Amino acid sequence: MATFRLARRLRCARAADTMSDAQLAVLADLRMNGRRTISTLAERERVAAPSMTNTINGLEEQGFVVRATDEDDRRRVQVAITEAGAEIVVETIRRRDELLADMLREVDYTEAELTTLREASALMRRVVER
Amino acid sequence: MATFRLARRLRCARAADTMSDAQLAVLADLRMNGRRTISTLAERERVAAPSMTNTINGLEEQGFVVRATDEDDRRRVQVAITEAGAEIVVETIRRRDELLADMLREVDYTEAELTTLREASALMRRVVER
DNA sequence: TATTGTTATACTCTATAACTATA
DNA sequence: TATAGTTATAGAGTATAACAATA
Repeated sequence: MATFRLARRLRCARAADTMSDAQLAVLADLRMNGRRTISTLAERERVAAPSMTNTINGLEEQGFVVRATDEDDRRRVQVAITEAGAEIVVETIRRRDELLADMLREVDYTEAELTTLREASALMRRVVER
Repeated sequence: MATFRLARRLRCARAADTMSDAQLAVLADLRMNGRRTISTLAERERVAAPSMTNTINGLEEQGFVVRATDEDDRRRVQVAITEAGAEIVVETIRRRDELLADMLREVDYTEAELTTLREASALMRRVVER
């Protein structure tokens, strides 16, 4: 329950309010992992291929990704993040970190409790990265 | 990032696949906090009033909540969870707990690490309950 | 013939605006 | 006149089905 509520609160903070959650998730993936095809992105985000086409169209219109036909297999479209796209991701993460920090400050945790949270954060990253 | 990914993974697990996330969130609120008016629910879920009317319609059709006019102020509609609704929430939480437990088992944490996670879970509940 | 991506179309969830009924 | 809720309508995001290009 805490996870769902925290996600909901943090989701409000983003760098560009023209960008949807779906777009942001793809951009974050591309930033970490380089270029990907439409199908791969669709599979990773667990959406149908036409939905991903739609998401990429939106990102492309805003200049956050570029499409390039794969020359080895001309059916494929390689999607790559632009510098502007990477900046948007960094800025969004910065704002969410800031919001979370504000939320944590309100509770007035002890230093020991903050240490527990930091450790747990690292542990949870290991879980979700599988 | 870990929060968003975990929420996404856990969201898949639910007791009734006819139930949306919005419906489930309302049901969980009603189960913990008793009956509420449409406006109060809308405010708590941070959606507009017509959206909440829509969400409650869906829950009512499935028999998970009942509407009752407030006799003190006949403009108000009090929404209460039914027994079937409460059961759905419990079952969904059970399935999500199970999924999370499976995910945690895959990582093979030490007992000390699991203790850190348990403590952090309690701490995060304090943050999001504000 | 199978696969990759796109287009066409429909459904759900959300919002704003306008309405009804109560206060 | 203000408030609680609903209805009407429109805009995202998603899905399935059908199609074009390529393998």
